[in-house]
Amino acid sequence: MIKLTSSEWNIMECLWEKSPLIGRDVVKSMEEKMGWTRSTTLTLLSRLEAKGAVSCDSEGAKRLYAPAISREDAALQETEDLLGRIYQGSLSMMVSAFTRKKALSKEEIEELQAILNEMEEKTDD
Amino acid sequence: MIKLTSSEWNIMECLWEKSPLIGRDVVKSMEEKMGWTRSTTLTLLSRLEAKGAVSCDSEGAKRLYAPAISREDAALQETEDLLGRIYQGSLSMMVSAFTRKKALSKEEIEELQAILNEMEEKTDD
DNA sequence: ATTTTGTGATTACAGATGTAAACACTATGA
DNA sequence: TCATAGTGTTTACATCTGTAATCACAAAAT
Repeated sequence: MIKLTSSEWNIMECLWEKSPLIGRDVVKSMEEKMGWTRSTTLTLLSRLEAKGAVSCDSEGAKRLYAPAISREDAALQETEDLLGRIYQGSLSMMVSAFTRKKALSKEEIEELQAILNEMEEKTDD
Repeated sequence: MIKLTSSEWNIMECLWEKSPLIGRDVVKSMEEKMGWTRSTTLTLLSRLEAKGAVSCDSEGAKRLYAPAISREDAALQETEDLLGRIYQGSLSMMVSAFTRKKALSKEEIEELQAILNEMEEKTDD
């Protein structure tokens, strides 16, 4: 199970947005968004490759970087991790804790209701 | 803003469950639940004290450890952190991503609906 | 062919984290 | 009062993270 650090997430976001990319492009993007130097970005790219989160085709001398895991999966994993660690794995417990402290906008409430309704339909009981 | 590591969470859980506790009790608990040695637990306790997450009354020579932050707050912080990092801060986006991959039990769906209904009532629009 | 430049690899280094041994001090039992 | 057990402090150390300088090599320009 691949675990991304918060710095690594930034790189991945970049690749998920568009790929494959050559190092330069990632560097440029990170320079703008994060203020990172070339070295920093390339180091992160290597680490990500080492842990299997990005794949790397060698196009001649250049290298083409692309995500090797989907954003969905990475996101789900982090989410489950948090839920398990803090909320006994229960999504509703999390939502409840969250809303007890933070108000949701009307839009958010509606969206959530829509999601639940859809779920209910699918549940063939 | 105090940030707990995952090891530290274990210690905090112990103290949130019951406090104040003397070192020995935390040690015992961690020994059982995590298989940690005395040293490990005491080190974590010190670090937590240093970062202000636990308070420590000296009762004579002994020390009484107690949480200095609420579980609610710690949980909320981690949650917001995750939401911000991965879901643009949107709770509904998270729920949607989660349910797209994991089915919720009927109970969970109902609980969530209850939470939302309650929210709607409170929202005096 | 030689210098420059673009690109990736190697090395670096401080701080955080997980884990624990070794040490010191204080009660307590002999 | 002396050895012992209980409790907390200091030191240790490998790995992970964030961040980057430096090195090496290939490509392009002169």
